[in-house]
Amino acid sequence: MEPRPTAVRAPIQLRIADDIRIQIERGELAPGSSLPTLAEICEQWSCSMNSARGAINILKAQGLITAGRGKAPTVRIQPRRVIRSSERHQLEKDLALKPEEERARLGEAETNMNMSIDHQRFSSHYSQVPATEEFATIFGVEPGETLLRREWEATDPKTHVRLSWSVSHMPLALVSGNPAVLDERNEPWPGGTLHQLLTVGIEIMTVVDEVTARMPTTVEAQVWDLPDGVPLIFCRRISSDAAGRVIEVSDADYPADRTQLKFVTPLKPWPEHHPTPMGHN
Amino acid sequence: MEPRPTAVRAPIQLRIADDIRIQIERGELAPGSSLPTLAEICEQWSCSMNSARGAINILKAQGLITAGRGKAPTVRIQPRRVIRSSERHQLEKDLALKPEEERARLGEAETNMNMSIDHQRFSSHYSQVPATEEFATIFGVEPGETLLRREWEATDPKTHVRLSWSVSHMPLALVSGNPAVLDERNEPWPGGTLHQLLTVGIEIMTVVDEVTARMPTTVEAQVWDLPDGVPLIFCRRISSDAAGRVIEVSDADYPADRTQLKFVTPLKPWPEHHPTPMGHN
DNA sequence: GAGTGGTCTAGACCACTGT
DNA sequence: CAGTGGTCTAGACCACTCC
Repeated sequence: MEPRPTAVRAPIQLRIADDIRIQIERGELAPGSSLPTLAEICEQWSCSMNSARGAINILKAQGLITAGRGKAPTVRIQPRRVIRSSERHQLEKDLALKPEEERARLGEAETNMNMSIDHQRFSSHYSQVPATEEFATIFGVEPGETLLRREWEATDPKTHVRLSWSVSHMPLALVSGNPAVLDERNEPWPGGTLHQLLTVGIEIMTVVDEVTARMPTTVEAQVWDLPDGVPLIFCRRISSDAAGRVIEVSDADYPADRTQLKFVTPLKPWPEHHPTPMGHN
Repeated sequence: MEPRPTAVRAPIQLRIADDIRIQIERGELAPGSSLPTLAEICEQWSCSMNSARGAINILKAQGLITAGRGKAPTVRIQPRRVIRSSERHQLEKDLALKPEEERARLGEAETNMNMSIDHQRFSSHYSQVPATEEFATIFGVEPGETLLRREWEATDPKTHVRLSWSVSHMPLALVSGNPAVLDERNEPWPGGTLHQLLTVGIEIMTVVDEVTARMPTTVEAQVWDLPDGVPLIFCRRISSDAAGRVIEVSDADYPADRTQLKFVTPLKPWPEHHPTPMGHN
């Protein structure tokens, strides 16, 4: 209805959001600094308050800014990403052979490598559940067969914010030979699993990690204290023995803004006298 | 000090969004089926149009529904996730020793395993760029040293939608012994890298994948044709030789709703006579 | 053409942040 | 206290889908 710059046909929200995003990417708006207030945006782009809000919402959904009541939105400061390496799988296996006191010491310390034990509250919950279709297929058992379900969570004692979370399933029949496995008071951290399997004569030989990501639900965003626009990384770890039999399936969530998953793949060397196409080497 | 705002005082948008989300999770709203129209939401929850819109926007941001003009929003149908396995690293290394015609056949076929070559247009772009601080640190060279930058993209010929994308960096000095490496017309797909390295006497022995996720920007959402609420998975692959020298750094993006990354970790066996804590086995 | 969601405006009240 | 963003309402126009 009013003077149209006739520049483009893109919605005004998108134009504003893109303009600001470019300023952020160029460093003209440094992380931590404040964005223009809604009133200023209204004036600069000559639009209504709600359109300015729309632009802010787009940037929030892209994870670029944080906004709260009473103060101007700020360019998000990206937290350091904690590295979780697949080398941990081998470390945990090695640890399983160690005497109990060493397992307790290293195991707990390793559970969350970048935070002191004092600053997290650890809880676990064991239960027995019937196998869903999905798990039955993975384990190669009948649907409905009893699985041992073990859930672990670490939270910040002060803020009650979730720091780590995982749930593990394994066929109960595999571990029923050692009743201690069923008691969550024995080695109540995920790292103790391989030792407990050792007690029933099971050795994990292959670990497969399946990784993907999705947006959190409202409740997930709450318990993890996730800002807008931060995905959850979902990782399913499938452990098998030498015969290829699936022993354990472990599901874990990781907040993408604080997590980097690292996977190390050693390659087999080429045969000693391999072809050297151009005469090199 | 109540970390849960509970439903009592929660904004209407959130209450509506949660109610609908629960219906989706319970299966009362099947994937593909239509949600109530905005007018119906207004009436059922006795709120205004814009509040109903707000609820719809929340569900879109969580990736649960898709909405478009002219028809009611529908529960999102999750596409099948294409599996990209780390076993591919070894396959590519093996392939590098094969004769040229076999490389061409298998290499291209492998580039995108789940789609015929006829249904994707492949393009590559090679250039030489100075090393940023970040890359200089990774490669252990001086900032500003010349890197060979190679970018690959596959798009759908019909829709122009991006199907895959990656960019690779390596110190130019490492490969300058073979000028053919600099020509994008030679083996113009990522899988050919290890063969080209073979021609200059370099053998990759370790691959490290670093994985995280983030929300796409507006343009990224466009080129990938990403619906709202779908994260991008970001994967950096660092390839090193036997001496631990970093040879290549490859960055790739994957749409999280269509991608599952798979990493296989073989474990070293326990020593033959390991302790058997409880006398088993 | 009727119905729908996408965008936009104008204006109101509330919760929270600063001074 | 003033300023700010979060939420909400009422109403308008437009683009698109379906009949």
